[in-house]
Amino acid sequence: MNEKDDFALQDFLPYLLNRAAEESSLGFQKHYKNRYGMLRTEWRVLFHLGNYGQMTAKEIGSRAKIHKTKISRAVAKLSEKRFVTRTRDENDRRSEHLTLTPAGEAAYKDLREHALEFDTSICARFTTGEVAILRYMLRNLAGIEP
Amino acid sequence: MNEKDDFALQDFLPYLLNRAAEESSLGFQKHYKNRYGMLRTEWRVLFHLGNYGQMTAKEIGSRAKIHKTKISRAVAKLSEKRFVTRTRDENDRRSEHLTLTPAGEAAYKDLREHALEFDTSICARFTTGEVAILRYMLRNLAGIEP
DNA sequence: CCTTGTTAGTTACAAAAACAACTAATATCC
DNA sequence: GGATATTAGTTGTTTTTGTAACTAACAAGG
Repeated sequence: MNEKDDFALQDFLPYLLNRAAEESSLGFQKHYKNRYGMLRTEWRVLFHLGNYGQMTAKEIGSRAKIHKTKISRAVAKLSEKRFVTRTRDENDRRSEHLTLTPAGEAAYKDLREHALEFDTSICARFTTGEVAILRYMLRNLAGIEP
Repeated sequence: MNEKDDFALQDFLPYLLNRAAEESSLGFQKHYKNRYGMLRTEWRVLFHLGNYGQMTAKEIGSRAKIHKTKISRAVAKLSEKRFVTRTRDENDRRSEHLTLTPAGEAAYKDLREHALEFDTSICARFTTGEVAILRYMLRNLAGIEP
C-alpha cells in the first residue's frame, strides 16, 4: 500500500519518548495516587521541595518547567493536605516560600523510597553503561544541565 | 535542609522521560497543530495509517496503546477533515476499515517530511551509537518489540 | 433459535489541563 | 512622586482527557 521509505513510526524519537514516558509514569503513578491521592504535578512539587528544600512557586515552575497555574493549584492541594506551609516573603510580599510540614516530609520520604525502588527495577534491565548514556541523553533532551 | 541521600530528582527515570518527552513533543507539535489543526492522537492515527496502511480503530489502538475512546474521537475529527474514509467490514459489521484519502495521504507525507527532519536534528547532538542505544532502550521501556 | 457473553466502537459525564484574564505587589523611568 | 510596566500568584473559562455506561453486531452453548 505504501511505497518503501526510510521513515518508521516506531523509530521516531518524540513518539518513542512519549510511549516510554507514559509507560513508566503509569508504573509509578499508583504510589502517589493510591496512597496519597496526589496528581502528577503535586508529587513533582512535593519532590522538588523535599529534594531541594524551601522554594517559591516561581522557582519550582522554572526548575521543573511547569506552568504557574498548575503549580498554584498543586500547592493549594498540598496545603489542604497539610503537606506544605506557605509563608510570605517580607521583602517581596508577592511571593511566598513553600516548606514541607513534618507530614509532607514523611510522605516525601515514603515516596522517595518507592521511586528509588522503581527506578532500580527499571535499570535492572540494562547495563550500567547503557543507563548512564540514557540519563545523559534524556537530560540533554529535556534541557537540564548535566 | 535535607540530609544527604542517593536520590536525585533529576536522575529519576520517569521524571526524566516525561521531561524529555514533553520537550520533544513541543518541538514537533507546531507542525501538525498549526498547519493542520490536529491533536496529538490525531497525528498518531494519521501516521499509523500512513505508515502501515489500512487498519481498523482496534488495531491502531493496540499497536499504539491508545484507548479506544481517544481513537474514536480522533478518527471522527480526521474524517471531518476528509483525511480518512471509513468502510464497514462486510464480514464483521462492527468494525470498520480506515483508509487515508488523497488529502490525508498528502498531509501524512508532508508531516512525515517534517518528522524526519526533526528527528535528524535531534540525533545530530549525539553519536550514532548513542542514538542506537537510546532507541533500543526506549523501545524496551515502551514495551515495543525490537 | 435463544439466552448469555464478548467485542468494536460511540456517547455521556467527571476530572484535569491549557489558556486568558485578573489582583496585588513591586520596579522603572520621567 | 506618579504614571506605566513587570512580576508572583490566583481565578475563570474552554479544551482535552479519563472513566463508565451504552449500542450494535457477533459468538457459543444449550
